[in-house]
Amino acid sequence: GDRAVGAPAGAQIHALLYLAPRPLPAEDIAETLSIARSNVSTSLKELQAWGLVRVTHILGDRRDHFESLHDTWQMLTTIVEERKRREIDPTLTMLRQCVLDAENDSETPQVVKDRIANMLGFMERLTRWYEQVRGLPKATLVGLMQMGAKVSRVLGKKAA
Amino acid sequence: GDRAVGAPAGAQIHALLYLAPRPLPAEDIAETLSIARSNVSTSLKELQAWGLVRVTHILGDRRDHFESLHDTWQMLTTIVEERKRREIDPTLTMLRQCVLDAENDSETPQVVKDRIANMLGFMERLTRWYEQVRGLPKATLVGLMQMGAKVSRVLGKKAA
DNA sequence: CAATAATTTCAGTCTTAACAGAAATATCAG
DNA sequence: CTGATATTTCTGTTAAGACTGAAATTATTG
Repeated sequence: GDRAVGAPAGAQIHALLYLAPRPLPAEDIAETLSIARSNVSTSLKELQAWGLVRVTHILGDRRDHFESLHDTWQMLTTIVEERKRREIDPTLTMLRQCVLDAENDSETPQVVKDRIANMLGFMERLTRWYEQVRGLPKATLVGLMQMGAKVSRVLGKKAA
Repeated sequence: GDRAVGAPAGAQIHALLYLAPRPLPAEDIAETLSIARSNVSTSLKELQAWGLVRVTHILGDRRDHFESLHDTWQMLTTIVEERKRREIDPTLTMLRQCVLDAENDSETPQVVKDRIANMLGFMERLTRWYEQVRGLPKATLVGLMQMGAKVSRVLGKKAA
């Protein structure tokens, strides 16, 4: 896509659809928010690419109607997943290439090589953890989160 | 501050300081990255406001020298904390006001009130969880993360 | 207290991305 | 197939914010 979902129009549309009691046609969105019909079209396409909005059809009306996810948990996981895919994964690819390039370059001091490798390792560990956790059913995750909180209460403020 | 840390210059400078074996003076940064000295100054101020970079002094040199955090874990927590403070907290404040406004407005349909309240509740739950977890020592968190992964392996791919 | 070096602030320029409106395309009813 | 309606694509405009260079400020040293 060529438009960020966080862009003014995208965010407004997403909010409107989240609040709307029923799916809305593009025309109504443009009118309600006073933004150009074409702008609505582009932003809706982007929101769909993110998986935050989908098309439905109302019987007797051939226009597309749009509705947002209404499950907040699912919205969160969707957004996190997309950002990982669009931001983290490319960064990992780039860092791996950096490590290779640095190895084949005798000019690069060892400290620098170490620092790049260190950053890569850290992001890979985090990513692996995320990928294991994301597969769990919502109920399990909520349980784990509550557990985390309890552990926090038990351990209190030891160490820093 | 008046400059995003994700801005081209800010990101470049942060990366350079992360890799640098020793603290660098602003002049060297500007020269190395070919960006204006003034731009470096502004970006450094911003990076310091985020807590990602700090000033040190080299003996016999009265210029300021700058160095990045080198602990990746601490960098992550710093960034998360700052983004919470700058993005999440204001959003929560805004949502709470929305809930109040909606209650005092008989025009607002109940569904809309419910949806706003629902979003607010979700973000508040997440924030409370984060605030409890962030206080734990790094070692405990790493332990919990490994546990999360193990639970994941044990429970396997039940349900969705 | 001058003189110099370092840093910051400011005003204008430049870049980028969001946007509006028009034109083009696709979809559907008759 | 034709006309009408819905939707997308395209192009030029606008607005936001990042950047530069110069001027102002602050700090330092002799």
